[in-house]
Amino acid sequence: MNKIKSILAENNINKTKFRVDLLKLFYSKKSLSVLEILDYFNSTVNKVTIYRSLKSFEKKCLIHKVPDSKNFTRYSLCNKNECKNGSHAHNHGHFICYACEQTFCLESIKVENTNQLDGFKVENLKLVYEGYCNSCINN
Amino acid sequence: MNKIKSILAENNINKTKFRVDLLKLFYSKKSLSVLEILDYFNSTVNKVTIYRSLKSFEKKCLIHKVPDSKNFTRYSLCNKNECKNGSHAHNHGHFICYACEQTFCLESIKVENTNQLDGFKVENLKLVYEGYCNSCINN
DNA sequence: TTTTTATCCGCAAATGGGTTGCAATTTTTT
DNA sequence: AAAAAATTGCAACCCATTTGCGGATAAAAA
Repeated sequence: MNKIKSILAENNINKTKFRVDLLKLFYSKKSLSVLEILDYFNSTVNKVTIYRSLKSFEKKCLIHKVPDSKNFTRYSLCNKNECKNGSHAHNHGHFICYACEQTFCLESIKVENTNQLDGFKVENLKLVYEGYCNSCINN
Repeated sequence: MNKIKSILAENNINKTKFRVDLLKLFYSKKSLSVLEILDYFNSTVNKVTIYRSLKSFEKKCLIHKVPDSKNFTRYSLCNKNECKNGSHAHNHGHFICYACEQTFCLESIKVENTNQLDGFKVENLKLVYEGYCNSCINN
């Protein structure tokens, strides 16, 4: 809990009640969408505030976007080893189920994290598989 | 030109003037967004028509979505070897430039096209690098 | 602790990609 | 040529995300 506040302080983000609670929430969930956050706080917070907080967290490399089935936006905590200085690059794959719309991290599937690709300066990369997860196939 | 029409015929898509021109256009461009198509036709065609034509082409495996910088949707021609029966899987990477917003195919960067991932039935996959292309860095 | 400054918040309204309903037109089938 | 099926345009809608702005809160300065 103090850890949360010190992270915010280190990143020059005001320790408002909402932002503390939001960052705390990220430490207990794999990933979150704006709607899920809105639900969690029972709509006691304005969605605009959520969008702005997420953008702030992202800029400071606390969270990053993860791919979602419907081109919506989900966020999850950054890994210190992967994301730095506003540049986000998680080098593991993700699987998105068309049916349940869940996003799964495929930790075992790695992409080479080439910062310098031939002809390009890489700032971010994502490997995304889409299809159907077994639990949706067998239900 | 007759080739275009026969492709449409084979796929049970009516050979209207617009759809013939649109498919022809895809054969001359790496990828297209709805906005670019709208511009190309000087807004003589309704955007709804574009959306519906794209959806129809996609279902018949003539084109598929390619990742775009802003979570918008771009389309490009399918490769017969990669896409079949409404299932799209291009196994090469893409690079998206934050500055010029162009999408580049990285033909040399392949992902293993695992139809059967452990625990998942894969229907589509994408490997996307984002950053800055050399021409934008050096301009 | 008070003042000042920077940040954050909520509300309302706008933006913009994408979709839907429906009636009219065009293409295909018979 | 007539009937059936697919395509089109228009207007209106949906919904995630953004913007403007005045007021509130937190951090820094005095």
